[in-house]
Amino acid sequence: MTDITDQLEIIKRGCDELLVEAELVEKLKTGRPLRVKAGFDPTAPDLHIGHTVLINKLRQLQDLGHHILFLIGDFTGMIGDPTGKNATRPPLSREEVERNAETYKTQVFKILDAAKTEVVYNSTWMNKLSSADMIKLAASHTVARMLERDDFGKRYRSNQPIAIHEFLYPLVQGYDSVALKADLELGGTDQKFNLLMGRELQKQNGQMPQCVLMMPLLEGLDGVNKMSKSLGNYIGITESPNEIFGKLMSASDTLMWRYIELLSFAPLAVVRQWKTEVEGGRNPRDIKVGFAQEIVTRFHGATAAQSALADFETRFKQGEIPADIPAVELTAGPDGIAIASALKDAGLTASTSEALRMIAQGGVKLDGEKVSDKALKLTKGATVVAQVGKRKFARISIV
RNA sequence: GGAGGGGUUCCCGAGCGGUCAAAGGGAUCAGACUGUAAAUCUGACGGCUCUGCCUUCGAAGGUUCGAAUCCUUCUCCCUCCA
Repeated sequence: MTDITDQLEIIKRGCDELLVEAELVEKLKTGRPLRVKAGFDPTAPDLHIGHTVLINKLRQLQDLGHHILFLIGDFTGMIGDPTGKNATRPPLSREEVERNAETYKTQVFKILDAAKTEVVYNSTWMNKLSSADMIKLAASHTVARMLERDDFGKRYRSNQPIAIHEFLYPLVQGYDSVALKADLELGGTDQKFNLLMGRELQKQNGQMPQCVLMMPLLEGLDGVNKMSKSLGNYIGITESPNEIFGKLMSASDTLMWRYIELLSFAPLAVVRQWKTEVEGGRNPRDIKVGFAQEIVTRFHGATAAQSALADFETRFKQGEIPADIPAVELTAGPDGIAIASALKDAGLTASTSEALRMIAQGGVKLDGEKVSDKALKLTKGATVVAQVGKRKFARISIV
């Protein structure tokens, strides 16, 4: 096993906070594999690379020889982590949980080693608790203590409703740590309260409290807001190689370093080396390309990463048409079809107004030739490669 | 239960009878440039059969030559009081 100082450096890389470092050192000194817990909500199995920050950390711990407990919170899912929005969530059916869990696994095991990961469901032990056990669990903390949690406190002070069952969420999450005898739990910074609850409950149950490692929430491509699907600033891990590659390339030169710190498995020494080189005049683009390759390889394999790069080069560096583009057939009337409608029908623009705008701005090309005539018509039998902007292509045949 | 304030185009946010498809910012998109879908600059940014027409300002009615702007009802949200 790796030396403790080195382990700590890997564990702490990119982390926001580690509680309590001294305790973790003690646990590492024992030399036994630590039981590392991370919980996931079963309702949202569609992951973006922001979620993988945590999973990457699990992988690093796994590589250090620790035991990963991948917890699917099917029981807690019935409560829903209190956000103040959804008071009660309808419980997911067994089938839905299973389906979501499968999706999770296929996505997550692109990073984690499936053979070395233990997948657990908290309903396994929670369903065995009696009402009396539940009351006992609820008795372990006071309302005042619960109100220390930031969002509960805020809601309480501003007279927003808090349903009683919402208090159960942190308690159950904490109890999971007891049931699993966790040595270390990982979570986002927003999970601090819940993570600490595990420590409390473990102490009450005569266990060594778990250490807590909090990972930051990854910024989206805008570099400001948290990465989230609804903000549209995300990179989904099931997206195509070209999309992932391109989106990573669109990260600003500043944001790039943040992504590398949290998403790359390149050793810290190498990353430092890169920074020095860029300061010395090396084009940050080169680093970004290498990094984007690493990520695409992780989710789609090396071959896909190669062709994504090749595609990117031909398309943007040389302004050429990419290898495979969607083919569209459009039906035309006797005098053909107006260019604007054709672009819209081919799905290249959202509306004909937008198509006309694109033409006016010089963003439309047919077979590589810029279109300037808005009244242009495509005649029956014609086949052209239409391009809107730098990224949207279609091979349009008029029939 | 009572008293106020508010719902504007993807988001924030001006407008408060005509010159409003509606300021400004953000997001987005296009172009230029480039080292990249970085940065920067410029422009566009409801729809359509596009020098014109149609539909938008919480919903439905009404006043008016004319309403996002005034009136009525409804609806949702917020603040204060109980």
